[in-house]
Amino acid sequence: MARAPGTGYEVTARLRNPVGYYWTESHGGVYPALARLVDVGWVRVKALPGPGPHDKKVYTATAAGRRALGAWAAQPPADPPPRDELVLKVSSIWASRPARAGAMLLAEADRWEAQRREYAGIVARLRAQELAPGTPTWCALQTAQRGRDFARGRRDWCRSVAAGLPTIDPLASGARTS
Amino acid sequence: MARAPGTGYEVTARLRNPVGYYWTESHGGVYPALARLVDVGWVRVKALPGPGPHDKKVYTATAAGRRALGAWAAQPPADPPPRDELVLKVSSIWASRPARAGAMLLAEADRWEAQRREYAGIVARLRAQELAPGTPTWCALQTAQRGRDFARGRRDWCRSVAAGLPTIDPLASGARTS
DNA sequence: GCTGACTATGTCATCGCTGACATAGTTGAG
DNA sequence: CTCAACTATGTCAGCGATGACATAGTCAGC
Repeated sequence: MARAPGTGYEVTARLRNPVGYYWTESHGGVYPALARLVDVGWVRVKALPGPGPHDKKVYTATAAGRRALGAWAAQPPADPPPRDELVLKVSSIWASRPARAGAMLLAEADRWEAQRREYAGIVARLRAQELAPGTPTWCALQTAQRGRDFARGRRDWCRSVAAGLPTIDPLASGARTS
Repeated sequence: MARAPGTGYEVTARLRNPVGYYWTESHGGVYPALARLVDVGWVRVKALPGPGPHDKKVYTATAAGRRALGAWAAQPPADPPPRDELVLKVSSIWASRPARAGAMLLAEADRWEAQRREYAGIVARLRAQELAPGTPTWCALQTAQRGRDFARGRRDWCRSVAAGLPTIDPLASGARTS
């Protein structure tokens, strides 16, 4: 809302499209969260007659809200539990049939290549705009660049692990090593 | 347990040390999970008298358990909601004072540099072992390499964003651009 | 004229995770 | 001798997230 006012629905959509790659928020969680923000005075709300049984509500960040956002963003993140399922799976693929594991990894590599291309497109589009440092769109460029590099790294890693997988199953052939 | 039998406590410790960088499991969740694994027949349990009011229980993977692990590892991951707090923060640092944001980012860069060094050490140690592809330790090498590359990318990204931050606050100076 | 997609707000049961609490023997350092 | 740290297993309240359910107007395409 600090970037632009919007309804809960519209904010949810924004949270899906560019933000969705590094943060998720379920539909059900948005409306209570919005109510809390109004309670603490970080956003203002204006109700308009809307479709459905409820009013349409446009939320706008207050000055205090923008200050709070800035303070939060400059605070170091609480070191997060990453929980990367793919890495966990790779740490256990010694128990899998190499052919199946390799196929999975190459499919993942393709997924990440597609993701990389999408990010690269966003980066190209934003870079064409001659952005001043420190503007919201410049920030979006930074995150898109990180997304692109992350996807590239992941793609390469998937391919490299797949390429290193044994052609003959070491478990089946009885050559059990540490 | 498929790698080596162990007690719940010992498995939790293993989950902290090399695995903790890409997966977490709280102490409270381990014991119910273990009981479920016994229920479905993927691990066997042997009770021994131990310290404290409960028996010490050594868990061992069954053949069915190893098969299930292999099948799970070769299955593509359910595309995960990544939830990267640092990236989310960077997408909002336009609302922060650049000096504060820059300090935070450089501190994060140092954290990731430390992490990178730790991973690099693990990689070096494992690489010295002449690992056969497809063994459990080879898998550990693959995940450590990914961890190292991820940490390096993150370190560089933090530094690059910090370097690009404006020296004069664009919000305070009134030059509000898209 | 009908159907499906989109806009729009909300509730709620359920589920899994987290962190604290509870208990108790062993071992090593000061 | 004492205290802290480690081994070891378990329970449980609370919290937040998820996904389904509920409702209803508009608009484009067939």
